Amino acid sequence: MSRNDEIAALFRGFAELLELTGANRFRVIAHEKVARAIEGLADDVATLAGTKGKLEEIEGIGEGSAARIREYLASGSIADLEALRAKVPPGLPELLQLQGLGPKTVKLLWEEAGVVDVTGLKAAIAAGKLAGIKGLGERKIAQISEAIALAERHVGRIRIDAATSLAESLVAFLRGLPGAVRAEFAGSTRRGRETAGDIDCLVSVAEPAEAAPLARRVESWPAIAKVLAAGDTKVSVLTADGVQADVRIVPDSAFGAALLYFTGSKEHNVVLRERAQASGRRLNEYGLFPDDGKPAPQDRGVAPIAARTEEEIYAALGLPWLPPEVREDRGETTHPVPRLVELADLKAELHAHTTASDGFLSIEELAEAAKARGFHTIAVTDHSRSSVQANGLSRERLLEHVEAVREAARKVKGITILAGSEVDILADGRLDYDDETLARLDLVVASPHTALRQSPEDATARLLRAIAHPAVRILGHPTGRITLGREGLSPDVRALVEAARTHDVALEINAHPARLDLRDVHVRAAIDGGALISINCDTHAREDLANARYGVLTARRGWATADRIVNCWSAERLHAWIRRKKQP
DNA sequence: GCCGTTTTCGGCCCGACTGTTTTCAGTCG
Repeated sequence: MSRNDEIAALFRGFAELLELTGANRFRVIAHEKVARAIEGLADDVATLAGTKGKLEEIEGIGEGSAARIREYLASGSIADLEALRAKVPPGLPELLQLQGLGPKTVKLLWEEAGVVDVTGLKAAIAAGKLAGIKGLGERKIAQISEAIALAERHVGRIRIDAATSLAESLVAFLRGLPGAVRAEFAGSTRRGRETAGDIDCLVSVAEPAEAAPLARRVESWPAIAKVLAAGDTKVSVLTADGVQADVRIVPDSAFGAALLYFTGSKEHNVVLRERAQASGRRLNEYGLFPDDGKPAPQDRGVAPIAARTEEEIYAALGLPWLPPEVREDRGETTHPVPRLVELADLKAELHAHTTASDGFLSIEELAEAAKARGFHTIAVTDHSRSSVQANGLSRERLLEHVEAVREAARKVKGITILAGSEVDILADGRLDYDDETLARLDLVVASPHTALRQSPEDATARLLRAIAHPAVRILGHPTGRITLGREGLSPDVRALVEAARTHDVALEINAHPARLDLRDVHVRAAIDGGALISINCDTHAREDLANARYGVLTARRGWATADRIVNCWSAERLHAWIRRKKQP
């Protein structure tokens, strides 16, 4: 775990313990906010902590939290947190993960029935120990039993590709229902986050009275394993794959307000509502209303100022329409957002494998696949010799392969085929081929594949050495992380960005949904730091090129513009950049 | 606990659904 994630987890745990001990809820929220703020940092929190006042500059981190972060970095623990842990049984926080169980109920179970973990909860239910506790009726107890069973089936977060395909199939189903006017998916999947905890969809009806009948039809979605909640305007379900999906039914006249609301992020929504409030208005999922001090204006016939589209709501708040990918409360309402890169801007794939190493396409098939996507350039970059598991090429095989690529380049018209290699960066930062061999290639993508558990210091030194190598043009999947799998390296990203800018090296966003490496906050650091980006599909098979959409989403989350992404450049500009000798 | 071109004290977003309730608390997003 990176140090940032470690400290974020610490504050999240702190918040849970505060909830369970009945602390002021705003204190709880404040701790959660600190956790999110640290997760959103590209910089190492320890580096910031070293400079006086830097931590306190971060929105949501005040004097108290900054002091605690420094205390943790210096001593490895936080006294206040340890004191709290001593008061609460260690198994209690896991009870909060159960659907429908919040701090109040968990506290009740603990104090009235001596329940301190999930095992104890199961036993207490089986022994009938919960019956008779005030506030716990028969149905609530049944609901808790159900939640325990569900937790065993629930898969947790899923990757963006799985989330997207599930969301798209739900939307297609909703659009086909009688009475449905419009349907879209929202939530973190619309924002392009690398993983999703659930699927959020909305569907509109012409008249409010049609919502309830449509809600009943939503329950007939074939993918449903269990209906978790079924109201007139909201249906929550668990799919057979263990993924939760929430469907909201809204009047079509409020579709924009609902889409804005359910796209989030929660933090972005809070900023928008505060903005509305500051000008005497109120924003909810039904629209932007004049604030008359009373709740639920939509139920009292108050006409909205804006509701039909996201654009008109943003405009009424004095903002341009903001792309969903930047709605994270990372400055999007206070700094101008440039025109972000789009999928159609991509004109080249610079990281691809053939049957020579571990790909499934011949050189010519690969070139045709890239051409079919309208690309002007494809780089053949098979694995280097150390990647034995991926059938990496020996020096001799590489030189033969280069000849085969040049032969194919003569045959296939309408696209430039470059002879390159994805060269392993060894643990100490040396490259996997000698300089003379590297000099024979058109393009070198240097990537780490092994020793992915080394220290941040070693990882930084290793990657800096690779960036500085005169043959290297692109740093491939810089951290080697696997989404929902392996943590990968935690280098000093700011230092990498600075070196990449100096040596004119592009940092890759590997578009494969299992990688998405660089990740969004790193892209933002690269863009802010003046480095170039390369979006590549790491193509092994024809369908891999379709993953470009996820790379583009990640780039957009990092505020990347097409001008800074080498794959978006014209053939002339890209080829000149690739040929240009780096300064030693 | 954090924050301030109304404030260094007194606020801190808003609504839906469920269950245990005679009017609301807890949970969730």
